[in-house]
Amino acid sequence: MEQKRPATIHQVARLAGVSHTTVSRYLQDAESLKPKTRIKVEFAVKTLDYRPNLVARSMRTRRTNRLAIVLASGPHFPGRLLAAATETAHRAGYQVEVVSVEGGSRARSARIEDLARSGAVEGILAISPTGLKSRKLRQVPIVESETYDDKLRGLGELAEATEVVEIVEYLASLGHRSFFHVAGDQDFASARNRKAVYLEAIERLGLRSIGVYDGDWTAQSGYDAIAALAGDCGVTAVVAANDVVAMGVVRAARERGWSVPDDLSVFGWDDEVMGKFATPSLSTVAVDREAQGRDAILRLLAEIRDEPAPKAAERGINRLIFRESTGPAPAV
Amino acid sequence: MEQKRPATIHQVARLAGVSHTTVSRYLQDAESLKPKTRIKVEFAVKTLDYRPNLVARSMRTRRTNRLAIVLASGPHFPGRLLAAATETAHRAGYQVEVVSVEGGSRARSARIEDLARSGAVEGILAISPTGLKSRKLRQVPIVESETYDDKLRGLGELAEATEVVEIVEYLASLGHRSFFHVAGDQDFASARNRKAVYLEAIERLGLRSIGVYDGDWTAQSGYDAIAALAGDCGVTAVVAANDVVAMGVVRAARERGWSVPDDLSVFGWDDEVMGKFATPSLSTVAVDREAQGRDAILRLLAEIRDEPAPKAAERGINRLIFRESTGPAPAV
DNA sequence: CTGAAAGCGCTTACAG
DNA sequence: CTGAAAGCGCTTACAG
Repeated sequence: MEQKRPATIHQVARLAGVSHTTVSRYLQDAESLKPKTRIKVEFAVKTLDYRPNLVARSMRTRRTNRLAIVLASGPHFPGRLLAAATETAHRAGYQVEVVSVEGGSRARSARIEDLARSGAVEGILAISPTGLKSRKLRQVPIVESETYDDKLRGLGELAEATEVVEIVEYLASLGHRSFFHVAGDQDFASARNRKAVYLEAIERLGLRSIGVYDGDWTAQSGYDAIAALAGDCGVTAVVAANDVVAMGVVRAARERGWSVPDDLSVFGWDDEVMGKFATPSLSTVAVDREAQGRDAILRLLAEIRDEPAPKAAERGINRLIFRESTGPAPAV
Repeated sequence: MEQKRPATIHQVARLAGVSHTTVSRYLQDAESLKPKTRIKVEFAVKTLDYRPNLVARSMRTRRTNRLAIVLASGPHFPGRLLAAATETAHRAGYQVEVVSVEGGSRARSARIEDLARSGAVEGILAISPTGLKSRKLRQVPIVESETYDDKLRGLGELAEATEVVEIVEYLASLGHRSFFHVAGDQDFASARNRKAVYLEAIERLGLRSIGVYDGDWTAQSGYDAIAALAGDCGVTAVVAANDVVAMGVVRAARERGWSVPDDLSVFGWDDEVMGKFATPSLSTVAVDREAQGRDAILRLLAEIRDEPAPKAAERGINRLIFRESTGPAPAV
């Protein structure tokens, strides 16, 4: 491939018959030039199709206009969140480097340390669990979406607590008394929180949980959880970690001859589009992943600018959707 | 947030009592130093927790070790492909910048032109359609995954042609004679190709297509396509653009009282996990998105290194999976 | 094996 | 309003 070297600011300056300082000034604020000069520079820039070398600019300004989003590599690529995060960043004038790291939380935090010192990014958002300790003395701000939950917990307010309680209460109001929970990967604060709140709600409402299956966010784990259940366990309602898991739960139930929702009610999480069109359509929690991605980036930007943390999106971005997979408890 | 300035190579040099040239040398090839010197530098690097400033290094070497992946912003974030692409890039020592661009293909190509000249990346992969013209005189190599199909077409070999033909033939072998296609967004070469091959196959095999619905890859478009069908159209087999669309197709069919697959067979594309666990489970094409992402990056790397294009993954990474959503045509 | 010097392409005080 | 100079933090010939 034939590769042309991009024009430099000096070449533009020469063609325009001015100093490169003036060209740089033109780039920053064209209005500050005398009209005649501006036109000459304008012409030279157009002619040479000049675009400033961003690496050189970064070097000089110590600003890269670049953020990194670090996540675990693997099949769980959080597309919607990432899309919103990158878009929010772009809108604020930042490019986003998506860094997927193989290995566990250790590998991720090591990578983050490197990134922080590389001078290549102005801030880092970690959306998979990391084991980072101190947030002091960092070269650049680091926001961890997963510790968000933990922080809220520290404040005595569990993230997503409301929704889990609402789910259990809703199912109880339909007459259900015997519950089962298929949990997500317990490395994730969100999975741990949902499980904890599920157990608390069951206890507080005087209901019965016949157990918790520690799954991994996959449909197969939902399927396996139900397949492993004793035939006479008496469960009538399942709270699944997410819609994909719920899909596995529903499938396994049907294969055991349990009708959903007549024999078993199933609640999902995420409002996946396929769950909406499935039969039965899945009751679920509509999670505003876009808002999550946006909020995370906004928090990061605030730290970068040394501004107070923006208030997170109003409570209630997560809303319950009741569909065909849940119904009245079967008559005993 | 307290921010510490990272140590520079000069500070390391001073602490070690050597020139910064020597420190740089240590970074490139520690073995080239005299053991005594090496130890001194090693100590200083550790003490100051020094990591070279990547921006400065890039500036000097004119290498950024960075690729950009440009795609349309929106809900269709191709997670699996991106995950594999970024991983392949990382393995080759490249960071990946994911650039989602709002607007159409015009906006995307403008963004790509900018990126190419910015000096910030060594290569660009476009995975959404762009309107780029000449590939000559580019500053950096650009690979467009969507023109891949077009190129193949140019070679007289249509991408994914085999699979579409196989689907139609399979359905015909089950006795189906009246077909319907819900196409994907026609901006995508893959959607255009599938549609074209569908029509060709129908024609060649002497079958009947009662029409093509130009959808947009969404479940809703699949739903609408079926809902709009005349009750006596006689269709017994639907080829859907992908599994999400197929899910909408199945749902709408059921709501019209058409049993799937007894009255209507539905074929999807993508082997989405939820489609596997749905009832009926979806017949589909298992697409190796990981291989696609990997191959695209490998092609880009080859161009960067001025090597011959690697041969794409063997044919047959796309394989048909027959599940419950397809069955024998209903008796007339 | 090591150091002094030049330079990558910009921006930003500082003069004029 | 414009230009000459310094410098961002590195790497790489070139000497020694």
